[in-house]
Amino acid sequence: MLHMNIQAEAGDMVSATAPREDALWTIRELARDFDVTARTLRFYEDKQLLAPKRLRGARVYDAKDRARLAYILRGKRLGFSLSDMRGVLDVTDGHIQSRAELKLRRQSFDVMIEGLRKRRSDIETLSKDMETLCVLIDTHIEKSSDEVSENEAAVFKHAKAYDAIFRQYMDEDFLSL
Amino acid sequence: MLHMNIQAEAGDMVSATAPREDALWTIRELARDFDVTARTLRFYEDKQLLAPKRLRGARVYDAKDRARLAYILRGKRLGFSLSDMRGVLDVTDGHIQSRAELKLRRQSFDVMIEGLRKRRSDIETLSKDMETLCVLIDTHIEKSSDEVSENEAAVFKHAKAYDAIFRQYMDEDFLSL
DNA sequence: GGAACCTTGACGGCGCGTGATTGTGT
DNA sequence: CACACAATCACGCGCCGTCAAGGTTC
Repeated sequence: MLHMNIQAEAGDMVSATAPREDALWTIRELARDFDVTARTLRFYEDKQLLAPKRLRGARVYDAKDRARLAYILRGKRLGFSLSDMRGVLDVTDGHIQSRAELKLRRQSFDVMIEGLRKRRSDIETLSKDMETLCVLIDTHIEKSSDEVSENEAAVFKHAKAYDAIFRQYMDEDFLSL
Repeated sequence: MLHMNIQAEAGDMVSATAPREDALWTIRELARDFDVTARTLRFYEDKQLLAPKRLRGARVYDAKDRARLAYILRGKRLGFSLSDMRGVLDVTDGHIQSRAELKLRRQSFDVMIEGLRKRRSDIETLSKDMETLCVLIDTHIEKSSDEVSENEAAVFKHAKAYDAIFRQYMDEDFLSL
């Protein structure tokens, strides 16, 4: 990453052209590849997130558009809004004129990075929970096939086990949130 | 975690009671602590995500409610919907009756876990990008204080650098998405 | 000349709340 | 009286889905 960056700074981007760098896609092809609808791509264009070339009116997406879309969807999957992502693209596109504005954006990026850090710990916590929960469910399913269905005692015991999951949050909640 | 689980299964949850286990909060206190509005808590209750006790009509939240809220907000920060989280709480609350339904939920949890795995890699990618971008901005800000503002060449060079960020997605996009 | 694409435009809807109002209890 | 809560209806924003009406190309 930094390596490519240095290349770019040196003006040396002529490196062996990546394969399919000049490939093109229609709106539906791109939509299919990224598992969104064509409507979504038009919507993103309306919101100034994409700006594909046109061929007799029809949208034509190139590799760079494709990369932008990947970037946008990545952010969206992490719960960032479209305007959040636009905030970044505005900068990378060089749409930011004043140094004051650029500094402001830079500030907001720090907020985003901080948000990413928090999400990272959220993911660890939630992953562990979900996996534990799945284990509980699996043992419950196995067990109850050997037991009378509607075994009150068994249900009660498992309810206690679920309680343990939440009990953990109480400590954590006071510490980290 | 599994340790506590085993305790629960053994019916041995009498362990040294955690501090403040019996603490209580009003709607506003809880809202303040979690940086949401009271309206939001009422909204969550409407959506069956919370069910605080009542004291002469007024909502009273206990440690368990608090833990639930922490759990819900954690999911929300990661882009899960409220109904996603309800899907989990339905199970941990023991609201799921039939084994068939439980198996279905179990399936959807695998999907959530897979989603978490993807988010994890999304975070790594996006974090690196944002940090690289911040470095680029910082050097740009430093530089341009020594240059004529509106230096076309400098802007152009930085645009190339940003290009490099996106160029990376092209490989990745074909492989991993 | 269908069929299968593409276009723009407008209306609708779901998720997730926000606000304004009115009422009740202390 | 002021205050904090309650309940309810309505409204708004983000993010699209879904027609409708029409233009190009195979």
